[in-house]
Amino acid sequence: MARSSQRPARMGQNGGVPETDSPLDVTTPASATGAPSSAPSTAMDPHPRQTAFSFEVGTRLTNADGSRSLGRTGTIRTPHGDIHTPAFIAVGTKATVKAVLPEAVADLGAQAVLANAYHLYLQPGSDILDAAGGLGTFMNWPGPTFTDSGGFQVMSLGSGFKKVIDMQGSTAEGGDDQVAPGKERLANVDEDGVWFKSHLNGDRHRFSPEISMGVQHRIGADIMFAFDELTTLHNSRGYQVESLERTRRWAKRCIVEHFRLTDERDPKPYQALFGVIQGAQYEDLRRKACRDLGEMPFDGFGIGGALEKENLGTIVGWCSEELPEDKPRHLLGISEPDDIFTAIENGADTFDCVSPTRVARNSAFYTANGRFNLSGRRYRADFTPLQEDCGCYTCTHYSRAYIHHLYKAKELVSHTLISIHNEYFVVSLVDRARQAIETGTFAELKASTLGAYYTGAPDPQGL
RNA sequence: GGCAGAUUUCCCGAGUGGCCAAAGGGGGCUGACUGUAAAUCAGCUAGCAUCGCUUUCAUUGGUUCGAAUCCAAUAUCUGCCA
Repeated sequence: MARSSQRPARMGQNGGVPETDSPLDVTTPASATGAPSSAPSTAMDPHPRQTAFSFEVGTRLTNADGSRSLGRTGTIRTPHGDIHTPAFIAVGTKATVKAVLPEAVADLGAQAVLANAYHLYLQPGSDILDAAGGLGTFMNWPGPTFTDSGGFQVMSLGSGFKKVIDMQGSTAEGGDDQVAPGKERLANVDEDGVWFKSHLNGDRHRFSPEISMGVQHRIGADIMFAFDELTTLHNSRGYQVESLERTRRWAKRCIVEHFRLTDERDPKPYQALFGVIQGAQYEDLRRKACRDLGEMPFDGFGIGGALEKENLGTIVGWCSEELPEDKPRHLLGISEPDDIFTAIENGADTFDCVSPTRVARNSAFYTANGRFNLSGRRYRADFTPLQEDCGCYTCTHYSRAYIHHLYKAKELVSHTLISIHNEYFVVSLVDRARQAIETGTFAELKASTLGAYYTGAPDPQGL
């Protein structure tokens, strides 16, 4: 594959890990400290723009009053192709976008796929992905790939397990210890890393920055995320500070290990590494995290953590102001239409989210007029497509009545058809946003899209 | 024809005098889902309504302060014996 002809990865413009006052600082290895500046665009690179990672800002979004906003278009170049941003990245946690063939994922317009290091480490094992030639080859996805680090699972299997935290009963001062009675937390954090108890068979597994990087290197995605700790909104500020500092130390360890692993391999893989910004709802913490990680030689950044919908734009804006302008910003886990517009105008370049496929498996489909559940009896004899004028494979071939029938009959193809439509809906929405930035019509697109989507009215087609 | 056993709210199925409008499944209806422990989860599922009231456990008639639960007759079904 293309991989074998690539040169070693070298990230960022700063050439090394900054010194800090932390007692837990790790020493940057000589190979990393002495790393050349960002390989992709230098004259030293024999394969510029083809085999390496880079990011170019395109058109900048301007506000209604003519001032420049934080939003922009851009191009992320990876060894497996370009990603035109803003872009929605399809989530394929276990090396599959659930219920959708990779070919269909490509057909519906997705530019890249994001898998999960923790899940693939448990099953089938990252060594299998490595032996297969990497994630893309393994799953027959020729385009760019991402892997998440397993950081999200620190929260979802630990303190944030499902809905175990009773919002009413929470004092919000309990640190990371608030798990509902009778529920077992499957992840426990310490300074060095996290103990996970496998949800598959109860095995204990250790994850740390170094282990996550090792796993992600073997999986071989084009873009990896640093191993972070994701807190919840219920954690106290004191815990948020403590966690954020830990995530900063982990970020540095990820970079060191990433450089080490890259040097170790022959041929050298070319994988990019994104740092992940935490800090919950606190402006000072978010800005500090951006400054801290922004100085490290990451190729880009993820904006993660617990985000209240109302603060999403504000938080993304803080991050975009602080983070290096010339590096891509990925907003983790967002896909609702209003959130997408808000995030784009506040500087987010890429997104990923499980929502389009997860809700599809529970019969919910997106339309220009909102999201509705196809399981409703009103769709029983509705022979229109999920959405009139939709260009997706599902809508050009099948009716609501048919897919409703499949869902009620528990036929798995309903998951496939709705997932294709929902992924297309979000991917194409972000695509249109990108085009609108280029043509100066972003505000109009936002107003017309959200005006129709959030009417609060019942599905007009279905009645 | 004789003997024995059954009949519960859409379905299956608990319940054998008051705590029963009646467990638990299934089905149905509605809703939720934002870096996937998710083909998951939650609520509702006799009627009307604010506590509460009204109809309901094959049918009819009894016993009792009180019956899905006890008695009798009838109907239907299932075994076994002729």
